[in-house]
Amino acid sequence: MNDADLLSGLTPAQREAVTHIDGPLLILAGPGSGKTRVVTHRIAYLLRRGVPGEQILGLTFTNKAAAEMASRVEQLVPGARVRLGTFHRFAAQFLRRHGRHVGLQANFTIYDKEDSLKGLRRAIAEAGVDLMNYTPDAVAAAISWAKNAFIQSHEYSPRDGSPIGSIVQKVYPLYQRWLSRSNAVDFDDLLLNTAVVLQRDPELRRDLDARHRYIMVDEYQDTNLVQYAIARALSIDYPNLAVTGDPDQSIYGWRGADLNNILEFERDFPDVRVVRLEQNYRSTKKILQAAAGLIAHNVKRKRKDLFTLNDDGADVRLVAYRDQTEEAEDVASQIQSALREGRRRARDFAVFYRVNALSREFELALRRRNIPYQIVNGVEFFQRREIKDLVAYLKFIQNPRDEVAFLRIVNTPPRGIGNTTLARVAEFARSQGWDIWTAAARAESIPGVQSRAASKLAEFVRLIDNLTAAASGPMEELLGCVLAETGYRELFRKSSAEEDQERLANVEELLTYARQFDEQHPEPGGLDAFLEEVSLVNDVDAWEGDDRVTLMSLHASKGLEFPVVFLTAVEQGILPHERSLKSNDQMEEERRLMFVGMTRAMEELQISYASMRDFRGRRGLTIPSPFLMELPKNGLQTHGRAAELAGTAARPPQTSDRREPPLRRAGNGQGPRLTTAAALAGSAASGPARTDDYAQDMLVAHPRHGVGRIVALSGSGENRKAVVDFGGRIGRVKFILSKAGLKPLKRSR
DNA sequence: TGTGAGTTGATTTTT
DNA sequence: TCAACTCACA
Repeated sequence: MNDADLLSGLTPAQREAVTHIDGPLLILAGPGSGKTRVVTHRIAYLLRRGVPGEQILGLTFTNKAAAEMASRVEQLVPGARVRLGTFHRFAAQFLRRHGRHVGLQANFTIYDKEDSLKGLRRAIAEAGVDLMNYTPDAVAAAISWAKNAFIQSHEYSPRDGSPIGSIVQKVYPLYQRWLSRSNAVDFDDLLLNTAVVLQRDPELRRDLDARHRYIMVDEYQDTNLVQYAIARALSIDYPNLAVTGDPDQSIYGWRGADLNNILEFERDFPDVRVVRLEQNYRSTKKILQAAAGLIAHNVKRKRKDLFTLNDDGADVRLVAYRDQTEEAEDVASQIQSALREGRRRARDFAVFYRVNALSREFELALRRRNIPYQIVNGVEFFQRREIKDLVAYLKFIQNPRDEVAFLRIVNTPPRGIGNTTLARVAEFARSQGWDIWTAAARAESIPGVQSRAASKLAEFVRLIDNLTAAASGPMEELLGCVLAETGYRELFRKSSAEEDQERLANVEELLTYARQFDEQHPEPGGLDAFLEEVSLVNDVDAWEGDDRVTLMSLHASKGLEFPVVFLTAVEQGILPHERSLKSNDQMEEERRLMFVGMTRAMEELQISYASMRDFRGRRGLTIPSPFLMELPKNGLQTHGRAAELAGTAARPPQTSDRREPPLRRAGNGQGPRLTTAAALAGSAASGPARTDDYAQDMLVAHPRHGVGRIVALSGSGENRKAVVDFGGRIGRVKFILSKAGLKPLKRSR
C-alpha cells in the first residue's frame, strides 16, 4: 500500500490526523467518526515514513480495543512490530522487569478483586478496626480511589471527620504489607507501581521515553491520574503523544477516570494540534440527532457538532411497557419477526441494559423463541470457581509466596488439612516473618500442629514440587498434570450432579484455551505469559462472527456498533443508577452512558422502560428516566404510555401516584467518594489553576518535566513561587506559579 | 475435619 | 433473588 492508498477516502480532518508526525496531537473523535481507522492509518503512515515499529506504543483501555487495533494494523502493514496493548498489560510487563524498585520479584502475582478482597479482610482483622456500617467492599473502593489518585499507603491521610478515611488510613498500609508478603499486586498497583518506578528512576524513564518515541493513548477521556502520569513520563523528551478520545463518552469516572485529563490536554501541551472528527459514518440522522440532543444537556464537555451524511432513517422508537416481561417478550418478538421475514440476521441485534442483572428476562424470552444469543461479560469465565481453583495451582507454582492461591488449593480437593491447622501455620509464619509456604514446608516443627495434619501438609508440598517439575512444559500439559495429580478431575467424574458436569465442561474449555495458547506461544516457559493473560483478560473472546443476538451492559457496548439496538430499562434508579442520583457529575456520567448506548445504533434504535419491574426480588412501580424527557421530540416515535413523555421536556416526571423505590441504606452517603473527591484537585474544569490552589506536598505536572512534588511555597498572589522536586536529574526547580502552567494533580490531604 | 442447613447481607459499571 | 458465610453436627 502506498501513501495515496493510505490517505484515499479520508476526510480532510482525518487526513490531518493521519499525517501528523511529531509533537502532541489531540483527536477529538465523536462516535462513529472513524477513529480506529484514523489511528491505524496513522500508525501505517508513521511506519511508511520510516519510524521503526518498536518505537510506536499504543495504549488502550480494553483488550478488545487493543486486539481490534492490532488486527487492523496487521492488515495495513503485515508484520509490523508495533506494540499495542492495554495500560495494565504494559504495566505488568514493565514491572516484571523493573518491579524490584518497588519490592516486587519478577514472578509476582496479579490479584483480581476477589483475591485482593481476601487480603483486605485479613488486613482489616489485623488492624482491629471497627468497620462501623461500612463493608469491606467500601474500604476496597476507598483504597482503590486513593491508588488511582496517586496516593500511596504511606502518603494517605484522611480528611478531617471522614470515618472511612480513618479506617483506610489504618488498613491501607497493612493491606499493602500483606500484598508484599504474597509478592502480589492488585489491578491498581500495576499502574501505580509503574508510575512510581518511572518517577523514582529518571534514567529508566529517559530510556523508555527514548524507546517509545511515538505514544498513542486511546479513549483518553477514561484515563485516571496514574495513567496520565505514565503516559506523561514517556512523552517528555519525545513529546509525540497522540491521544484520541471523546469527553462525551467518558463512562469510567467511578474508576478514577479524570475527565480533566482530556479537557485540559490543550493546557498541558500548548503547542498541541487538535483535530476534531465530527462526521459520523455509523448512524442515521435521526439516531444521531436524538443522541446529540440528549448529550447537549451535559455541562462538562467539549462541544462538538456531530453530523452525518447518512439517510434520515426511521424514527427512534420510545416505548413504555407494562413490566419487564412484556418488555423482553416484545423485544424478542420484534427480533423474531425480522428474522422470519429475512430482513435481518440475529447478529444485527443488540440489547443493552445498565446492569447485568437485567439480562435474565431477555435470555428467557429469546430462548423461548429459539433465537441464538450471546451474553457479553455475563458470569466471567475466569471468575468461575473451578477455573479459579485450577489457575490458583498455576499461580502458586509460579509464585510460592502467593497466599491467596495457597489457601485456595491447599485443601482443594479436600485432603484433610483444615482451618485449625492452617490458622496455626499462618500464625507461626507471621511470628517468624516467613511466608506461609515456607512455614507449611516445615509444618512438623510447628507447635500445635497435629502430626497427622503435618504429614498431610508434607504430602501437599510433595505434590506441588512434582507439579513444579512440569511447569516449563506446555500449558495444556501442565494443566493436565494438575487435574490428574490433584485428583481434581476425579472429583467431578464421580459426581453426576448437573452442576458438576457443567464445571467439568468449563475445565475442558480451559484446556482448549491452554492448547490455543500453546500454539501461539511455542517457546518454553510460557507460564508467566499464560498467567498474565489469564489475569488481565476477563473473558474468553467468544464466538466472534457467530450469528447471534448480543446482550450486554451499556459499558460493554462502547466501541461497538449494531444495525439495531434496543436500549432497555431506561428508568429512574437504573439509568441513571440510583447511586448516581446525588451528584451532578455522576448524573452527567449516566447521561454519557446513555449517549454511548444510543450511538451504537446504525439503523434502528428503540428505547424502552417498564412501568413496573421486579428487581432484586422485589416488585415496584418505576419512574421513567428523566433522560427520556431530554430527547428531542423531533424524529421520536412514542408508543403506549410513553406518549405522555414526549414533548414534556424539562418537566419533572414525578406524579403523585408513583412512588420512588426506596433508596437502600440512605444514611450511608459519605462513602469513599467524599474523601477522595476532596483528595483530587482541579475539579473545576475551566480556567487555569489559581495560585492558592497549590499546596505543600502536592503532586503537579509540568509540560516538560513531567510529574513532580511541591516541596516549598513562598510569596503571594501573582508572585507566589513554588519549588518542585521532579526527582533524578531534573531535581528541584523553582517556578512562578502564575506563569509556570503547573497542573495540580492532587491535594496531599 | 467435612458437610449441610440456615442465615445473613448485598446487590454497577472493569482492568 | 441469590450467593457467600456461619455454625452446628456427624
